[in-house]
Parts: sequence; structure tokens; C-alpha cells
Amino acid sequence: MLSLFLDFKRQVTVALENALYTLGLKTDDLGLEPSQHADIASKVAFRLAAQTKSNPMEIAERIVAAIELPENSLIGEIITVGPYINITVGRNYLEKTVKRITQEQESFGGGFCNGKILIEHTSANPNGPLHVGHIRNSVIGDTLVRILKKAGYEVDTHYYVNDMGRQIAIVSWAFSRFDFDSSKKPDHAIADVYIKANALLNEDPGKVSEIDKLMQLVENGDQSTIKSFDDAVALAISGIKQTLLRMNIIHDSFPHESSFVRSGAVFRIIEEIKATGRTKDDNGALVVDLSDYGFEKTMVIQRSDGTSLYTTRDLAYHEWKGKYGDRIIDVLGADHKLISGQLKATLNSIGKPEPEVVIFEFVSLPEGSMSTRRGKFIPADDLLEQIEQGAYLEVDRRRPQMPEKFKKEVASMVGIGAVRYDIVKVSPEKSTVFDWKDALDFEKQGAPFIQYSHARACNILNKAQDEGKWDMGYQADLSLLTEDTEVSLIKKMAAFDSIIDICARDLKPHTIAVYARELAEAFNQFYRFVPVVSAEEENIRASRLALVNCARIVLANSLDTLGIDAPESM
RNA sequence: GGUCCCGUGGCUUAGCCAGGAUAUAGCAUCGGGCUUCUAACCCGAGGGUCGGGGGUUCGAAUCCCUCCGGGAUCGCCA
Repeated sequence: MLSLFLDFKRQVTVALENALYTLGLKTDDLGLEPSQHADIASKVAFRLAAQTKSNPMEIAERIVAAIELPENSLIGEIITVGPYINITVGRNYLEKTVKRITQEQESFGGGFCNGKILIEHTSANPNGPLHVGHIRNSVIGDTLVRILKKAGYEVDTHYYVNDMGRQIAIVSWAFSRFDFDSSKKPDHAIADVYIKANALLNEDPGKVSEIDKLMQLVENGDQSTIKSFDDAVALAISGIKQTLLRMNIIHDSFPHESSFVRSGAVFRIIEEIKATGRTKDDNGALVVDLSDYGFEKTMVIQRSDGTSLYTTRDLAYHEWKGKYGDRIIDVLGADHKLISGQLKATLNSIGKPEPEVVIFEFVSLPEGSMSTRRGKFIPADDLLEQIEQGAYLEVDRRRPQMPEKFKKEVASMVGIGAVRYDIVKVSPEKSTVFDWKDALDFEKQGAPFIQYSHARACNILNKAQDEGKWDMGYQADLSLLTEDTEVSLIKKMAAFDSIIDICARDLKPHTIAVYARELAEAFNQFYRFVPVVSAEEENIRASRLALVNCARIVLANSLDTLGIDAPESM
């Protein structure tokens, strides 16, 4: 169903274009934009000032005078402020919004897109636990998944498992030399031996040839080596899955790199690339020339010992994805900027669909960049543990009389929500430095603020129900919702679907985070300004309860899109 | 050194791609508000050379050039 806001915008466009036609004017840009001064504003007078050789203010006046609105328009008022044309929504728009939210409930705000999307995110190497940098990928990726699903797409989420790279060879090699602590969470135990092995390889570079040998064995299908790789990978992935699940993140499938070697897909795609004539031999390695795509350096797709690289296997993986998805999306760290550009160029050169790549910049530590290999990282599990403990103290302080189970559940929802919100609210292209004090700060107006607003709405509805003052079926008189705080709350709720639409198109998940916060703010302002359950007149009380119910729904939908739980009480 | 990303009040940050109305919020600071639906809230105040300098334009945080600072990357790692 078309978004009411977009419908409103469309009506504004038609009204303005008709007015311009009447005046004998023409432009291809109405300059429509959201504005703090109106629900939508047009800068078209600026565009036409030169054309008509008159000043913009005058043009604006003439345009507004020429506008004719049809019956039942969603448009309310159209006025000029200097050269700007400011348009506000009408009662029709506001009342339709409340009706629609009440009807559509959880499905409100989406369902306008269709098609299949394959999205890949996280895909961290299975050589240790996820750290606080990896989960930026996970949270951005999972939020995109939720946005795209909300928009109406069928979404398949992948974690691409590197089960045959050098890192995994080192892990497998480490297993034969160091004790594996099976009392630990498996991904953490893997990191322990991986770090030791790297230290040893550093001291004794002669042992590197043993790693190379393992990689060749795996590529050539040696069963026992493959099994030792697989066992290590499975252990790491099982731990990683636990961490992701704790953050409300689930992948539909875990395609393994090795499957593209063993199926012959890697061999076939190398042949396809060779057929373009852009490959050449470089000291025994096979390289691709992408200079016509703006890449000065060639890209290696086969080592001189004949084994494949991550890049090659990734090409085969993307070729496969291109067959099954209408849109292919990869969420990757900034270190993949160059390689993903080369990947896209190579796919393009053999006529295959290219992925849309969402790049996020790195999370570093105050002392420098993180490294699993050197053991310099903060595991995501540590962060989640500490934040939940911090959240528990807060809940215990505020609701001491509540049972233990309640406190634990709320602490978990609030803690995880705070982590997810803190990550997703920052736009991906900013690099960040992890700071414990900041990460554990509950005073910021983040997820708990939004969750609390939702709990507050639930609480009002519960109270009204207990007092026999609320009945879902009651037809509220929506024309009574005229207070400023009521109107701005409705406008904010109405914007939800257009925000989803923008997020799904631009793949910018931080937009929905900002929106959710603003929605909570609008609801809190309403809550402070007007009484609901205690409203004197019954029909006013009923209309406000209908509004609170809408707020509850849209807050819940927003939180769900952010992958944050919406507590009914906290 | 080449290429890409970032630089916005003390700190964090929106807006930049599609240039326009007093530059957006949060934290922190200061002041006000709980006999009234959970104050994890609300209202208000102070605080900004939008990294520096040029340019384009009637108009630049936004586009172009240049310099400075931070991050990423520059073939047989992923």
C-alpha cells in the first residue's frame, strides 16, 4: 500500500505542476524537501526566478494563488514564507494515518517492495570470537535485513564461511601443537591456539611452509586435512552463532568457500575470465587486467602453486548469488573497498550481476587497530556481558520490588538494545574508537529511551483496560486529536513507511535509528502534555487511547526493525 | 608516494550524493518541573571560524581545487 506521506507528496507535486501550467511556467525540479517549517516545502520559486525575470517571492505568491486543491485532499494549508512555499498536511491525512495504523498493526509501514534479496554480512574468519569491530558489520547487516524484509522483500541472509584460507590452515596446524581448552566457549578457545600458533610462526618463519602444505592438501581434496579444517571451523562458527543469537541476529545459511572449489565453480569462473583475454601469467601466478575499469594494479586469481585465493572463491560465490537474487548486497569492512571494486569489475567483465556493497569504516581501540592474530581485540561477548550487568544494576535500582526473572529479562533487552543502537546510530562511513566508558553509558538518549516509551504506552493501555476505560472496538472520534503534541505525534508516525522506503533504497540503516528516537520523543512530549486515562471527557479519552495504541504499534515496529526487543514493562 | 573514506559547539553526532529559510540531535554544564497515566521523562539557557585557504554561484556544511589532520588500502593474506 502506498505510503500516506508519499501519497501526500504526490498530491503536492500534482497541485504545484497544475498551478505552474496555469501560469504558463515549466520546470523539471519542484525542489520539494522536508522542512522544519512545514511538512514539505518547495523551492521552485528560486528555479523560476531567472526564467521569469522576477523575484522569487513574487513567483511563490503567484504559484500559491494559482493552486486548486481537489476534494478530500491530503493537503491542508499552503502558504508562502518569502520565496518558500510551505505545505502542511490536512486533517484527512492525520485521521487516515491513525485509522491505517490501527488496522494494519504489525504490518504497518511496509510491504511496498517485492523481489528476492541475498544479503551477506558478518562473515568473519572462523579463527576466533567476534570482536567489537565485527559486530558493527553484524548490526548494520541485520538492521538492513530487517529493513528490507519490512519493505516487502524476500530476504535470504548469508554468513560466508572461510573454511580454506591461510588463517584456517593456521588454526588446524595449531590444533596439532597446542592443547585446546574445551571448557571455554569454542570460538574463544580457537583464538587461544590461533594466537599461540601465530606467535610461533613469527619466531620460526621456517614453519610457514607447513601451512602452505596444508593449504595445498585441502585444495587437492585430502580427506583428513579437510576434516581437521572442518572441525576447527565448526567449533568457531558454533561460538559465533551463539554471540549473534544473543544480539537477535540469525543467518539463513552458511555457505562455505570450499564448496565453490569442490563444485568446480572456481575452475569454471577462472576459465570464463581467461576467455575475456584480460588474464596473463605473472611469475607463475594468474592475474587479471582491470585497467579499463580504473584499477592500475592487476588482480591475482590463482597462486603460482595453482591454489585459489579468497578473491577467486568470492567471484564464484557471487556468480552463484547472482543467479538467485534480484538484489545482491554485501556488508563489508573498509579493508574490502579495493577488492570489492575489483570483484565488481571482474563480474561485470564476464557479464554477471554485481553486488551492492555497503562499506563500514573500522572500529579501533585507543591503542590502535584490532587484530585477532595478535590477540589485540575486545570480544563482543565481553561487551555484551558487561552491558547486561550494567543494565541489571539499573533495573534493580528502579524496580527493586520486581521478581528476579523480570529484572534479568529487562536487563538483557535493555543491554543488547543499547549496544545495537549505539552501533547502528552512527553512519557507517565514520571510523570509531571503542571506549568502554562510552559503550556502557546508559544516560545517553538511546535504545532504553525508545524502549521506555514503548513500555509507557503499554502501561497506559493496561491501566485504561484495568479501569474499564478502554475497549479496542470503540470507534474513537479522531477529529478530537487537535493538540499540537497529538498532531506532531501522528505526523511522526505517518513518516515511518517513507523512512523504511528510503532506508531500503539507500541502504542507510542509521536513518531508522534516528527516526525511532524522534518518534519516542514525540510520544513523550504528548504524554507529558495531555492526560489520557485521566482525561475528563470520555470521547477525548477514547481518541487519545487510540493514539497511544498507535504509538505503541509504531514504536514496536521501529524497534523490531532495529532488532531491539520492545519490553511491555521495564 | 598513489587511491578511497572521515574531519561539524568540551565529547559523540545528523544534514553533504540531488546547493537555499536562524546548521540537527544527544552527552556534559546551568536553571525549572514528580499530591496527577512508570521522572530511563518533560521544559528552558549557554556553548559552533561546519579542519585551513582559494574558487563556482544570486546563495556553499553541501559542488570544484589545494593544503593540514585521522583512518583504510596499494597482487600470489582475507
